[in-house]
Amino acid sequence: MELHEAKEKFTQAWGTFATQWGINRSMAQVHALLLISAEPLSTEDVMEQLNISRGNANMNLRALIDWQLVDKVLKAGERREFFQAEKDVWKIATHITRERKKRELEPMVKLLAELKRTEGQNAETKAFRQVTGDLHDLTSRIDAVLERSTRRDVQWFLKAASTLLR
Amino acid sequence: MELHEAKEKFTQAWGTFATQWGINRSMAQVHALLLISAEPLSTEDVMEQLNISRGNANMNLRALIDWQLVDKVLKAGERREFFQAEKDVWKIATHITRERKKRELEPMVKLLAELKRTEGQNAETKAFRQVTGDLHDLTSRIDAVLERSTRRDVQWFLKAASTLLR
DNA sequence: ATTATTTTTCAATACTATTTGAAAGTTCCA
DNA sequence: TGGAACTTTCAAATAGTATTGAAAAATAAT
Repeated sequence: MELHEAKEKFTQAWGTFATQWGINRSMAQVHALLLISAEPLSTEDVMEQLNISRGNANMNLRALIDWQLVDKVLKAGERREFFQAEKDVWKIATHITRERKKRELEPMVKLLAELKRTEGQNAETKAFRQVTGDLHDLTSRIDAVLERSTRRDVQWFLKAASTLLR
Repeated sequence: MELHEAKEKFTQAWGTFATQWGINRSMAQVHALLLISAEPLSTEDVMEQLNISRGNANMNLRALIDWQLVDKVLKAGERREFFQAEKDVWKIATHITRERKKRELEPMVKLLAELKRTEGQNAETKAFRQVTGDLHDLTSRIDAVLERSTRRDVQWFLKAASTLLR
């Protein structure tokens, strides 16, 4: 496959997968584009290569910076800002995980902690407490693991698991 | 908190979180409702309790059955179908994980395997191969772990990890 | 076979999220 | 200080998704 075609496929696919993950298509495409660009790109470059508007490009570049997936870089003698993606897949995974943990998992754990204390003695209430309690156990364990695990731990685990569980 | 209020909060919250995960609000709400119902519910029950249309209720009940999160149950002497959610949180997590792995992770791994073989010797192509290759390593490892890990493994891991990594 | 009940389908509609683009804002240089 | 270069904002337009509800299909009872 030729590079141009491969790049096209990659940004398209990344965009499509992202929508299934609750991340918007453009943000993912901008990310994909920066990921596979050897050099930092300007807003104009991004607009052109993905055929998106200035507003869209700007907004999603900011969002990616916010997620720590992209850095702003300044080129000597250039007034414009350039953007460069973090290329280390482990860091990418970590930043995405942290961000989602914060936005989605933590509020869920908090709510479940509250709901599992619903008072009452009838069968219905007991069933409710059971389910919310179980969910709380699971989600808070996942939360704890994500909170404490380091790059080394995860790498070790994935390596160990993928050989041992064979 | 009173049960009715707690149930309401739970279905609402489950619906909201779901949208962030690319699952539609109604499907998640139907799931939440069945999760916390002591008895199986009919389509009518679901429609009433969530204020949704027949078509919507029907479609999402089918989808949940497809995901193996809900079972159809027949009551003696009743013509209507009733629906009951799987209550075991581990099974729920497993079924959701399997389904998403199949729909999202596997196609991604497949695409990356192809892209990382893009030919060419210039810096740009090399950078492209590097990123897609790294992503392929990571995603296929995750895929392998999900494929092979059993309930026991995961429970063990979460327990061990949440104590050890403290 | 006819009728009553329940389930499924799907075109129309409503709703949500994303994107645009032009105007306003900022920064830097002459 | 004026103005060119660049960035940000945001109301309006568009695109994308979910929901409705009534009609059709399926199923079961008489």
